[in-house]
Amino acid sequence: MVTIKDVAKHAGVALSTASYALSGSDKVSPKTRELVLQAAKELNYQKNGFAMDLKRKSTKTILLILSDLSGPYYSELIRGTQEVTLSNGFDLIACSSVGGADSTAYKFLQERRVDGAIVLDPNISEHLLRESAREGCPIVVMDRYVEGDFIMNVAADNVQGGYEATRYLMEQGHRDIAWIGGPSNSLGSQHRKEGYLKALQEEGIANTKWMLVGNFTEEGGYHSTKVLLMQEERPTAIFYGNDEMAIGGYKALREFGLSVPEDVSIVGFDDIQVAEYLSPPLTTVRQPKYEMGTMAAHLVFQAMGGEYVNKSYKLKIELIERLSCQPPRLAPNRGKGMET
Amino acid sequence: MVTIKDVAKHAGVALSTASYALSGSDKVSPKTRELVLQAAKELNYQKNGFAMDLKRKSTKTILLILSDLSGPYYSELIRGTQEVTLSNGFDLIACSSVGGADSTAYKFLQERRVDGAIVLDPNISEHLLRESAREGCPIVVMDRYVEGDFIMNVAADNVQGGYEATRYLMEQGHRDIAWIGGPSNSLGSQHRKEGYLKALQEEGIANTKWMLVGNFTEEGGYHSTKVLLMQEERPTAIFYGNDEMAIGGYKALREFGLSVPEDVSIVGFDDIQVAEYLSPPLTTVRQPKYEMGTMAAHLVFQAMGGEYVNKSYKLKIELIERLSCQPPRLAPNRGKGMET
DNA sequence: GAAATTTATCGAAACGTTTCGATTTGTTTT
DNA sequence: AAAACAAATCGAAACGTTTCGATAAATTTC
Repeated sequence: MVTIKDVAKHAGVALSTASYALSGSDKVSPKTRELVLQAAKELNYQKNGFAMDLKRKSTKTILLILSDLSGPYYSELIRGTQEVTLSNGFDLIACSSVGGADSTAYKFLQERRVDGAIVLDPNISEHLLRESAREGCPIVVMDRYVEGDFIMNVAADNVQGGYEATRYLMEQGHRDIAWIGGPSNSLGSQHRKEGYLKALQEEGIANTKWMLVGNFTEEGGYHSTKVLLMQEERPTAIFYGNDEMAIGGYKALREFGLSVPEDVSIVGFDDIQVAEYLSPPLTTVRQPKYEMGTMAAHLVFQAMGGEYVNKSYKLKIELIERLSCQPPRLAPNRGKGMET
Repeated sequence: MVTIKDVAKHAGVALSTASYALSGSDKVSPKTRELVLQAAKELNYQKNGFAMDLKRKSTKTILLILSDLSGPYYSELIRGTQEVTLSNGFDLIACSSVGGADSTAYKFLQERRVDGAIVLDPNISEHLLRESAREGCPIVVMDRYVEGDFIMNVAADNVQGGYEATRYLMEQGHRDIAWIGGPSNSLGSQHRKEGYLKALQEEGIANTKWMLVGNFTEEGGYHSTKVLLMQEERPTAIFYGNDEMAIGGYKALREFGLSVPEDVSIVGFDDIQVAEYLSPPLTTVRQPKYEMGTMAAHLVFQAMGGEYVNKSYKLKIELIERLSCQPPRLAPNRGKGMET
């Protein structure tokens, strides 16, 4: 392995001079710089980043931790963080928590390999977050709430989202609105449900019949919907904790011979890419993902720069009207139990 | 910042002993180990990963470079690489090339910050790849072909894919089959086109009228399709270089009052998530993305271990039949120019 | 043309680890 | 109880950089 020492020797200068030359300092004369660069090229010298970081005590990279590197959900968010990160002259790397909750994240957070982090991943323990956040490595946590020094929170206003979606259905005349939520470790899902309940309450509706949990996956939505439809009475609308579950819902409804939105109106949450292409196109609640991403990144840099920032930010959410809802039939659509 | 030195002092042992204790060596007695661990906890000691890597000369992480961290395309692929990487006890991080072709990728490859890399990104220059690949950092390049020491290639058999898709259309009776390809820097797209041409040639069809390029985006597909439809004669089928362009194609066709598959049959490429939900569901060519991911990762580890591996691998591809194709009408469907 | 000043180069220390070989301590063998 | 051995601890050197302060060389000033 060729080091800067070799380069220096080959160029016939001192190690320190070689270092100056390679990092483009103006302390070195043009002609020796040339000499060194030439030597570096000839030896195919590659700088060792660690040694550099070790001296410099900063890495100029920030880490994005996602629960699943691959989900369709994250696209916009990543784009947002990326743009801000780059424009600050930093690099962005991403990792996920698959395979042992804290593993990779642990390595990068705890071993001080990054200068900041953005975490959208319920699997990362609060303990790790609190231990790792410090001056020189602020952390922004998304879609959950973690208190601690150098820890900030960014989330969509899920309560509002849940509330608006439910109100929207109620304004169309629905009163029997089911909720199929996400896993219980998702604060986002809990908040959406809160909004949902709040809207119902305002109208004096006390629904306890139609509240189920799924797991944010298509299968989960499918099964929960089936369970729902097997009951004696059926809702005229279903509000899903996310779009993927709504997709599963579509499937289940079709199997029961019910059509959307004639028999049942549907609202999802997230506005993933597919939502627009379903038939009927899915009415859903769009989170400002891009904005959340840029916001998170900005916060990291502000905190890094020692600026005072609030601990917690909530971003507004928007209802996307498509074709999966319509007013309910006048006579409530009562099921008669299992039909298949 | 508290270092191992502080821990050692606090525990009343030598620095080296502290190091042994912290890394769980059995050279140290249980009771001093306890002592050291205790001290570390009290001081909230966090190990410095760089210093460690610098000594150890390995990072135990491999890098995945994607052109766009966010595309829906990558999900399965990432999952594949991730599984293999983790099961080898390594960590996987991802970065993209957005914002200055080589920046982040450059930093990690060139500065020896990883022990291996998997690259699916046409923006990364061959030069960088060849310079960075070395013993101790093998690189697998996907969907293109790069020659060099410690560089291996994995790709789907795009020629085969293009060929089969085209044959499929021909077997249904189509003879006027258009091609709307991806950007010219995509080797994959080129190969698909090759397969397409080969299939046509076998039947003695010499199409030059209906070959356009898009840019792998929905808009690109939309515009190219419009251009296609404005021509005097119209194809009875269109083969798109990827699914996203096919989606744009659906839109354009609808605007022209043409329906899929009655008026025009459509085949896409990639089988992204949406494909299944379009109406009609899109017939497309599925790349074995998961397999490509695991393959790539395995290759990295084999090369790392000094095993001999082939330089290049091609994986078979599969046609997914859905409802966007049917035999053409008997009288070829001749357009009369622009109709709207 | 010598003194003062600037510019270019150098040597050495530091960054925080790991790890080798040497030393000390504790245990067993005779 | 001394000799032989094993186990535990220690000191110091490395890893490849950056950077400070010191020296040497080149330039300016009087």
